[in-house]
Amino acid sequence: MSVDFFVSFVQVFGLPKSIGQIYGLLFVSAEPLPMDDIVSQLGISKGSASQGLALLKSLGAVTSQTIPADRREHFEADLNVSRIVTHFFENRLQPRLEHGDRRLEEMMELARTAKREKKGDGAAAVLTRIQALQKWQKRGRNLIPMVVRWLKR
Amino acid sequence: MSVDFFVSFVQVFGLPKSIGQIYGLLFVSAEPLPMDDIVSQLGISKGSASQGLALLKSLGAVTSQTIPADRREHFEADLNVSRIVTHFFENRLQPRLEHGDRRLEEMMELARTAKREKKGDGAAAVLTRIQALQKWQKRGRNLIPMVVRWLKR
DNA sequence: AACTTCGTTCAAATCAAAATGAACAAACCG
DNA sequence: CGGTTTGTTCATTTTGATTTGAACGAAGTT
Repeated sequence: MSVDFFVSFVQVFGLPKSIGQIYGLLFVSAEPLPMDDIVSQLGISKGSASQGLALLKSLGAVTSQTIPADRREHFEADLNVSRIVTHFFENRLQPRLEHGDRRLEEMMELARTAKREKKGDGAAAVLTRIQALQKWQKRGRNLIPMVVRWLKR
Repeated sequence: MSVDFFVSFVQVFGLPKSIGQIYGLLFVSAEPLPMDDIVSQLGISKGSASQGLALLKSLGAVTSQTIPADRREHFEADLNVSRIVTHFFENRLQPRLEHGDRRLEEMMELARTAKREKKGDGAAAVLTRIQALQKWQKRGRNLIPMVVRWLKR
């Protein structure tokens, strides 16, 4: 099917398959579609469609339009693919890296105590390793805004 | 626990929890550990440990050492964290992007036929969208080697 | 050769994420 | 109002990924 491309794309970013299917269908469709078309064309449930569209709207990846003489919401793909990617970086990666900071600090503390108590050379080596990790952590955090900026133009 | 940091880290890259636990334990341990220590300290099964270590070795993220008068393999974390990240980019992202090329081409073909048949302006618009996608695809493929290079120093 | 220790493999169990669909709420229409 | 259409919610089911542990093989020891 022609939405396969989108399915595999969103999955790289940890989003469920149905999101890819819906976005793909809308991307490829010449005019905006109501929810029941999405349900019937993709063969997914009303629930999935509703939830999927809600997420895609929240990402700004689809928008809804009003069509004259039709009460139903009609959905359209926003061509701005970068929103999905940006969402991944900012909502999935960024928070984890930040949470990681605190935990690294805790590890550091543990290692320092261990070193003081055991005075082993091994413990000192561990301390050095953790410091190296912290550098990496910082490096990663710097990379993200760079990538996001690059994707945005 | 102090390996939490690593668990959450590897999960960003779609690797199982046990991988993070094992790598974390080795990272934090002052000297190389045999498999049964890993099993008992983390409370995971022999199977998990064996499989996890095999994967980590294949990534080059851990190495094994021989310790005199001990038959068992002893494992040590390779500090080179970038291997895990590089592995993610090269084995998980890259192939998908490449496979995507072919599927995009198929979509393009479908869209061209649709345009010829229906001659609708909608169909032409779809064609344009897909072309835009192809640009993005190329852009993404260029980004990866950049990131990898940046991470490697 | 029989026995132990170390490690791998793989079918089955477990667990978590996603999809389903029935029940519900809101908007519209006669 | 009663009836219909549209869309959301959420408890249950399904599905896929991870983990387990029993069985096995390889190597070492007596």
